[in-house]
Amino acid sequence: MKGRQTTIKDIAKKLNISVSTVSRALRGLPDVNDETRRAVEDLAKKLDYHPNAVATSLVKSKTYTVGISIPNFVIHFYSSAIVGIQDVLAPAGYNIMVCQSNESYDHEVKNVQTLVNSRVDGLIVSQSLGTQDLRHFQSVVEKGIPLVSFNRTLDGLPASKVEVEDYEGAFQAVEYLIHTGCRRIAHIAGPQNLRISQSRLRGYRDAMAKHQLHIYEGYIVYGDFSIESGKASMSQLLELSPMPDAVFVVSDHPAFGVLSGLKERRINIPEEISVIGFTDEPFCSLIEPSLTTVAQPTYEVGRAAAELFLKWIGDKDHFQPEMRVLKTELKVRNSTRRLWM
Amino acid sequence: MKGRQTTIKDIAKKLNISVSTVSRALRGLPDVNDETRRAVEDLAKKLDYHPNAVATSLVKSKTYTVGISIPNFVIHFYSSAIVGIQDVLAPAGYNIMVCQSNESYDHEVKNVQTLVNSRVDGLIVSQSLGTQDLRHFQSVVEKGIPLVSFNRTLDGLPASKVEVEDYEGAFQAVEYLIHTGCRRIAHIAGPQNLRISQSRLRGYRDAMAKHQLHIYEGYIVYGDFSIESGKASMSQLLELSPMPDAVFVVSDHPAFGVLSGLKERRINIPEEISVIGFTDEPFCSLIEPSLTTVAQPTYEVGRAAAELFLKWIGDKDHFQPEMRVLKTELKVRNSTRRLWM
DNA sequence: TTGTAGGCGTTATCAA
DNA sequence: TTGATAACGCCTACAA
Repeated sequence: MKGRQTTIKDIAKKLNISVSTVSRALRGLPDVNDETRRAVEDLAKKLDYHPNAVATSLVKSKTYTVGISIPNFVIHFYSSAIVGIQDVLAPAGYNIMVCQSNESYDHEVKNVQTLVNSRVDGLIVSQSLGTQDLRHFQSVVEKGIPLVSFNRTLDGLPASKVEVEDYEGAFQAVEYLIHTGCRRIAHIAGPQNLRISQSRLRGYRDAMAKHQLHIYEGYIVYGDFSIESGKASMSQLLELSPMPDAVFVVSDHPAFGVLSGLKERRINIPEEISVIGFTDEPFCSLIEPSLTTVAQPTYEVGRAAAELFLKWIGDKDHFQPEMRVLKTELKVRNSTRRLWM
Repeated sequence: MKGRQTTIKDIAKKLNISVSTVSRALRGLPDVNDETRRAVEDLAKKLDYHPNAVATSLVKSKTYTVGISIPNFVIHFYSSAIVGIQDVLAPAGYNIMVCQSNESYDHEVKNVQTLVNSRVDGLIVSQSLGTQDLRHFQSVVEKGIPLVSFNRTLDGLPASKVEVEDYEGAFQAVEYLIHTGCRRIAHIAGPQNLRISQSRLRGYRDAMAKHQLHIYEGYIVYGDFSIESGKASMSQLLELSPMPDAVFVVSDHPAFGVLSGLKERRINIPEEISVIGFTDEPFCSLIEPSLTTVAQPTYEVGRAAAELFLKWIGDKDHFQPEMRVLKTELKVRNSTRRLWM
């Protein structure tokens, strides 16, 4: 039994009634004779009829699917966010179409384009590292398609946004380092085209300033979100004199690179250098030493993004893009010293 | 500019030509006057026209999307497989629609149903733990929809399958334990409705038999793929006397549970007990002690699954379901003793 | 309560 | 080289 699936036409023909009657019966509309309805339902079940969503989408101009574009599936932050998204969207009847940009601008543009061509009802995205030009997102908005960005948020676009308290989290982390006695605190920063990187850098700066700590030349190093980058940045920092006694890293993966760089050189953590990351990837509590980090509620970020989409789609004509900011939490582990009691 | 996107009708009207001409021009078909074509293309660009994939799908009965149902996004094995799938499918023009079953049979059935209703061109799946009844997959096949399963493979169905050398990998792992001097080797097995669990158990049994090692009563414990389950199984094993001197665990997550259970009781790894897992999740090399494991080529598994789909769809009438078996590799780390030299 | 007709945005088959 | 016209599977007036 290959090929065509059964349609309302098939049912109509066999029952010698019109397709509209079948359609009505199947959708539980009133004004259908009970007998007819039963007959239709029975036959539908027997023929394993299921409405063709493609056809319905076409007439309703609504696909009940939302497109997702993220940099990377295998990073826990993103996969966890997707779970959050799906947990909110599925009960509302939406499917998700997922694309990975692999941190490439070109891929991202292509992804967004195919998703739009598929007439998704909305887009939930976290931009790639390579993205500077936001016109492809701009055009999504202009087409009237609800657009929600999370984590790496679309600056200056009328899109809804889900962020976490990057500034506050960073501030708190650095202040914690100071409270534990660190003074020469360095920062391995992220790409500055992303607001998250900027905010975390500002948090670092302000915390240092608040405690009248000077930021030595070269104590701020710029990298990306990879392990290797973290390792390289740490090497750079280790050439400085005096050596920093703490590093606040923009994200967990580079922080992991920092740890492994330090371990290779047999520098004691946290006695000689404290390290703090950002996000709380699962590996943070598994590695040795376990990594102190600013935890983000990744699953909740996904949920919030999906909720903002639903809110938007629920009132397409009046909805104003909205921003949701979730809390972070400092998780103290063994890569930092304990507080003085 | 909200609402409707531009259609070929809009273009046709503005240019005072018929939609069929526009359609032909846009698709680069021959038999179109150069001037007309240029005019159409220019206007299309100007109006930011992009074909409505929903409409095309309807007339072509082809959506160029394949549905994916997996137990869990956040397990690296699956997200990595998805990346492999997407890397093969995207260049071929296919999108993916992803669903997570969360190890629930009901979810899985629903997922498969919506995917089929969306008229996906094929399905790539890894069944949930709770799935015993395979009728929902059976019906997919009967509808003539290409179905390929990976990892947790659909036994007895005419679906393509991607597996790894579960038996051989397990055999090799256990034999390695024996070579390092272990004799009282236990096995924490997986759910026996899954072939992977069965194969790995057989591998264990046969390796023991080959070396004339007796399998003590109670040395085989059954669990699932969770950390907690691994920990619980280990507790069970530790009550036995004599205590095993090695454990081969069906998967990395429970193996991780085993390690943490052992560490809590201050049992030395690998001196007192060796541990081997299966899959090589990224955390294996990060934890302390690092986990010896049978590595699976997760990304390649995804690629292979996607390739099998393409092969099937490429010759829908004659294709016979096919099975691909990928190699595993024992990664020796610090949770096992070294080989005698 | 049911049927007819038109449309959703394309493609495909004829004629012209 | 172009234009009608009829699909694709379903929904929605409107008419019967």
